Amino acid sequence: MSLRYALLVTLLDGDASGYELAKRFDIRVAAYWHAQPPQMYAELGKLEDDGLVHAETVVQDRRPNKRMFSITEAGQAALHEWLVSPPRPLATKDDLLVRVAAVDEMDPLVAIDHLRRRRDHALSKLSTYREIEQLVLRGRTEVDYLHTARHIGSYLTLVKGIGYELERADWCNWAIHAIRQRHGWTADPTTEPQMTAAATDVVT
Amino acid sequence: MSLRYALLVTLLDGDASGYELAKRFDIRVAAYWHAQPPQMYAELGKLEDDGLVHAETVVQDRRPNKRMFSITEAGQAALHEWLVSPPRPLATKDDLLVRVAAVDEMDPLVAIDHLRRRRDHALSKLSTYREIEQLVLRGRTEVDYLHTARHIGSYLTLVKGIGYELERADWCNWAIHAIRQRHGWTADPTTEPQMTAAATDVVT
DNA sequence: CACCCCATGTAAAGCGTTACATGATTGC
DNA sequence: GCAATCATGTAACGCTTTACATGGGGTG
Repeated sequence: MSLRYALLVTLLDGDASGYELAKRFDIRVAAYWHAQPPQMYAELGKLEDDGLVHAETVVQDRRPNKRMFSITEAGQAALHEWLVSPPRPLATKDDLLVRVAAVDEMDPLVAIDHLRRRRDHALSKLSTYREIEQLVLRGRTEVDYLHTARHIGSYLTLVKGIGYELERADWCNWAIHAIRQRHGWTADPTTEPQMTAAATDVVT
Repeated sequence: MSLRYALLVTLLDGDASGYELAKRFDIRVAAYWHAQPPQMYAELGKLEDDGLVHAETVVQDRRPNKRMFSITEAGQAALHEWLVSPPRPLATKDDLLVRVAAVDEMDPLVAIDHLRRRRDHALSKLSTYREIEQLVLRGRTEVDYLHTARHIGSYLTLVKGIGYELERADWCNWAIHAIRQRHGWTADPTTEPQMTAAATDVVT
């Protein structure tokens, strides 16, 4: 039920086609929501049926035609109503953590390999988010930005993404280190816990 | 598809009924997986059909009868095979963050209220996890524990839960503060960002 | 020539939640 | 008396993923 509102919120950043919305989801929205294209197209169809978005077909020359979606007044009203409703408690599902819970049944090297990959993935997302942050701030300090920017919503979620991936990367490094210790292995500089930047960074 | 493995892993901690498994999920497993009882009972039925768990009906006197499940050898084999398979990239879905992304459309007081509740929820989970941590460590240092404990899997995931909730609480406080700044509001000691403990705490 | 980008969808299958049903026992 | 705990499930519904279908244009 929340996908529809995630789509409406994403449309606040500007009209878009289904394809463009899918791309926004991959980048800015990824930190808090995700959906496959077929689900988005289906939901956009329902939103149109319900009058919450308006669709305009744009005929293109060297590209397939597309349908540009925009949020309607009814859509804004529905969104406002939903915004004040209580968010449901978040329930995480992490495939890797299930495996880590059974680490005592595994070859430690396999466990470490899983953790390294996850850490590297987190670090790459982290650097993407940090690049976006620089683009958004354009040299302003945070305090300055919070006062002068037109919108702050996407910045708040961006910072959440940074904190989230940072915590993830740090935990992976810690877990790798813990597994090594358990097995009495000497430290390996390539996987040694390296504090990327403490969480204080997130709060500052 | 991962619920079955989450159940198998949870059974490694000892045989249990569906009801007991549901309780374990609420406490120790909550940091990385969740499922409603009907889904668990259904999945346990399938696991039994596939021979991965064995069910023994226990007739009780003053309580309804129950079915105690235990992991079979085939179950262990299936689990081991799955443990080495690559974990799928984690995809978060956070209802609250969708709302925060639209914070510019909201009454700031409503946004702050949402964030406070989420923070308090995170803090309460945090203190539960910390209590469990104390029980598990029983006065030992972490290094000592990692060498002497029978299993470390559930400890590793517990620490993840602590880091996760800590990061969440900190971000909520930061976001509340950011919204106040945006509106030029003076600090209110009841919601002022309070560093519960930096992420270095998680790594130490 | 192969591959990725653009662009939208259908159909089927799988995963997950909610409502409902049942009923004794224990603690406040 | 009321609520919570113990204990297991069915049925209906909704959400989400995956496989498939289509086809031109740009890049190495």
